[in-house]
Amino acid sequence: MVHTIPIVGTEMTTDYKNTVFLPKTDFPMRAGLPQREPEILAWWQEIGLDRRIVDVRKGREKFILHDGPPYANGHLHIGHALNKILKDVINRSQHMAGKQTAYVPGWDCHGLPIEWKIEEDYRARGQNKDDVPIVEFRQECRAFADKWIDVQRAEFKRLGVTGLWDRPYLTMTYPAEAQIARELGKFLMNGGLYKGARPVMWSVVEKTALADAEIEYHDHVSTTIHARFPVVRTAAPALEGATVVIWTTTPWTMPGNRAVAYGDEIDYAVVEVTAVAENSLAKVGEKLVCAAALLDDFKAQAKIEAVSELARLKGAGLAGTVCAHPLRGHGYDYDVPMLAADFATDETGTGFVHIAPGHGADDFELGREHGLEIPQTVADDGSFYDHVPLFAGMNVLEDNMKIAAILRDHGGIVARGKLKHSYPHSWRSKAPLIFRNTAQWFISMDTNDLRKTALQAIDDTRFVPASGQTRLRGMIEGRPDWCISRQRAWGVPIPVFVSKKTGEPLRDQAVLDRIADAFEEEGADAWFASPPSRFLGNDHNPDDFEQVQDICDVWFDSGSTHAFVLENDPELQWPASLYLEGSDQHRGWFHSSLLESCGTRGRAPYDAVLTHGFVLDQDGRKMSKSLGNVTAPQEVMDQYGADILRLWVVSSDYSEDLRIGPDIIKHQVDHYRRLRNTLRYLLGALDGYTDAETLPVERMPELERWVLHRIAELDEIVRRCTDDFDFHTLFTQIHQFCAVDLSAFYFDVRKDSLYCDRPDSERRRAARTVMAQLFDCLTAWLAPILCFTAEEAWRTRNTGPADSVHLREYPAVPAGWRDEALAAKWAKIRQLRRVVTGALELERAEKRIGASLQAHPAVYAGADLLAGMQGVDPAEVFITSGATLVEGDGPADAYRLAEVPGVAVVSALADGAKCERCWRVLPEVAVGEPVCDRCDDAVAAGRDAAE
RNA sequence: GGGCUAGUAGCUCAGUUGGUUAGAGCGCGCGCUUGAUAAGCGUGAGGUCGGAAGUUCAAGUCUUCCCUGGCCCA
Repeated sequence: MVHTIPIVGTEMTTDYKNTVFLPKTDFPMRAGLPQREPEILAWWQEIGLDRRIVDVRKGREKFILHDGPPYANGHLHIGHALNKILKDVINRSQHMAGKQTAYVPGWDCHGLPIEWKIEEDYRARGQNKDDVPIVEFRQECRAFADKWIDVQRAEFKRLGVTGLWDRPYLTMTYPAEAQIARELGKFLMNGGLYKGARPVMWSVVEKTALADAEIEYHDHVSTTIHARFPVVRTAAPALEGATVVIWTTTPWTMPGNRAVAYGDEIDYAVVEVTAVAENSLAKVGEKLVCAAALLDDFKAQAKIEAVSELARLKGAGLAGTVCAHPLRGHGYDYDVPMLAADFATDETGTGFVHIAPGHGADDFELGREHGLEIPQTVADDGSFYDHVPLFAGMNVLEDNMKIAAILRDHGGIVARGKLKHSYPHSWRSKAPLIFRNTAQWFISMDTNDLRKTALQAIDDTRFVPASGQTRLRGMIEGRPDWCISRQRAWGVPIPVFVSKKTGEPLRDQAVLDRIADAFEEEGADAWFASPPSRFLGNDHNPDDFEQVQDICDVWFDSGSTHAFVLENDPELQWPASLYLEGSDQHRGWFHSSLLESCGTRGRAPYDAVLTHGFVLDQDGRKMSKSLGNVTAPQEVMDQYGADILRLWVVSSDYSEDLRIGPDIIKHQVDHYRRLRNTLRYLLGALDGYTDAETLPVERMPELERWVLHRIAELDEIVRRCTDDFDFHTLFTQIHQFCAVDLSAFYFDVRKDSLYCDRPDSERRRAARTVMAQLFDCLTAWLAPILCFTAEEAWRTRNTGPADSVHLREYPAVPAGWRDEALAAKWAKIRQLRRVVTGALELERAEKRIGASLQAHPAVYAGADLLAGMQGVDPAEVFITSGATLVEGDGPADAYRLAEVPGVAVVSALADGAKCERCWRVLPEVAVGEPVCDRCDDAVAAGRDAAE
């Protein structure tokens, strides 16, 4: 370094600036992330960083985060960004902690949304889907998914997510389809898979069963009826000759009625009608039964003007009662038993629930418990079968008024009305849905003890946060058998043949193997493109079997990813270390993966499950286009950069819902600036630093040893937070360390030494040694979060051809750096310092000083506090030109802080003149002696070095 | 309507088994510095802890109800 030699003149002030070692770095203050990040990505691509990250830890303990596959349609939204960034921070931090990571991203490719999109395209062209060969249709779906996978991959990479992007997994690759078929085969062979009849949500427009995800709720106006069920036999004398009244919003389910449910604890009233309005369907003199709490409501609806109560009894008293169907004598002559059910309440209707086992989940379960018949009354287009008396051919959605009228004409109802309520509709056609009894394929929760196995597996899994455990457990405990069949085209076919004679599925491993082999080579299209004989082989006659045409629920696809991704891949491992998704996946992927794996392998496919919340706007509301409160990740990236988005992820508490919006992003920018400037200051301070300058810890001043102690503390926090996936604490601690300990204290105090001491002074060498450590630690600690900025900073000092911060580990911190006694001592020093800065602020307000270097405070304190200052230069710590420590209480008008008792400060101006080089005010500086002794020496040393 | 979950300063979050004037960082106001300068330092003002009632000597912390959100389910 060449310094100009100062000319010591008499009339002109000399410029000493060139002799001062100011921070010097190419690392710019302004990040320009939107431009810089793509450049860094390109360099990573160039050196094959994603691959190197895996290879550099070969042989180490593995940490395998198995990616939950996003659905391959549409651009990424902020929820995707949160999910993938969180995964990336976890992968990178585990990697930094020394584990071998290998992240294989995946996509979910089959399913209805893509199928719909292709159908829409057909319609736009005036084509009909049914006229297109299924294999051709499936090819178009495949191409559509492929297109979006490419789009999403590019968007994910832009977020800085490292992974094996050139070998992702897709649920539609041939090996995946083959393995999904094999997994289904396992359930077929072990008896878990069965063909059953069950009420499912059915769309009469699309003529298919719908999955939960395909259903949305809208308001719908239903015809309601109060129907009569005359008591035929009963053990309760009060019910003799009475009529039980039920209320329903689906009159069309009356032909399917087989029971009436009551609540054991509900109070029911038996009343005799004494007066009715003119147009009432109720009859004076008839005895009706209704929940006591709902009697007034019922009377109003049935236009009953007066009743006399004959009796009152608990629901339990109804046990054993048998009623007649409202249409007895017209083809509905069976008995209708009364059954206790906990879903009957006295909040709406009459406290009785009419049970149609083919038209409701509760109804089905209750019917099964009591061995009720499950009648088939409704065809797939929503019309009554011909065998249904009185109603044959009518439409269950359109003809409810007519159905109610027929019931009325036969004396079956007491009242008729209308109700607007929330009702299930098809996501796609928006048509109202019905519960309909259909033949579907199920995986039993109880055959092979699947439920029990799954519950045990939940107990054996680590949940972050812990509440996920109870949530998943509750769902598994209560769920019915898993309906896996769909009457659609884009998916993996259920690879089953059913015997025409027995109705039983064919269980032959050889057949299943042939199917899987064909899928492996040609994809699942082979199911539709090949003759059945290809799979049945020589042992079975194709004429004896029906080939199942249903495809498999996409949740089974994604529930099988562990099988075709993790198993048999030497770089990965089964089970996965972690599954990580949004909390909605308790019902989705965590759930389906658990059942699939427990049913085929007896345990969960994961050791741990992490859930994150949903992203809301900055007021805590759901984002929606209509509200105009959507934050798009692409926009944040274009305007601020991916590191800002990543900062947002770690500065939020992901275990709850997260908020984002313009104001919140602005705060992340502020946080970013602080971190970036901390790195920049270190880089500037370390200009020209080499290992030769390193000073051993034993020769360092206490201040430096205190910083090393803080590094050791942070190291422990960083490692613990990595283990706990607690990045919010990690980030908060690092940020506060940078802002409070470094910027506001250590850097500020050490500026004088760094800028003005001679380069070979031990104090300056100690500072630079510690700063080099700080730089190494901070870049490593921040690398999982600010993956671009940490790299940029690291590469400013480490310029090897493939020298990436992301190939490093968290630096090992010597145990000897920890020094609790020193930390306690410096905590007191900083308390003392607070009183001094407070006192100086008063001086500033009075315009007696500007810079703190103009001051020389006297600090009065007790002996114990002053002992803490032993070996420490108080002026250095206070950044004043001098300081005097006095044992004692201090004068009454001294400055004091209530929070720091026992300390008093009296401010005074420093004696002497301002050193033109270091700006301290010292007695030795005078006319003709413009610099202090220390600076004189430093300048001389610099002059010697230059010569 | 049911299950789970949340509501602490403008923002992001801490608040231990209920126990002294409820904390931090950022932001904001004011001031200093102009040798980290579209930076840095200091300092100050912000909260009836969603609301109401209750238990208790004592409640942000326990109970009940209500309000406002979120996820899942109906």
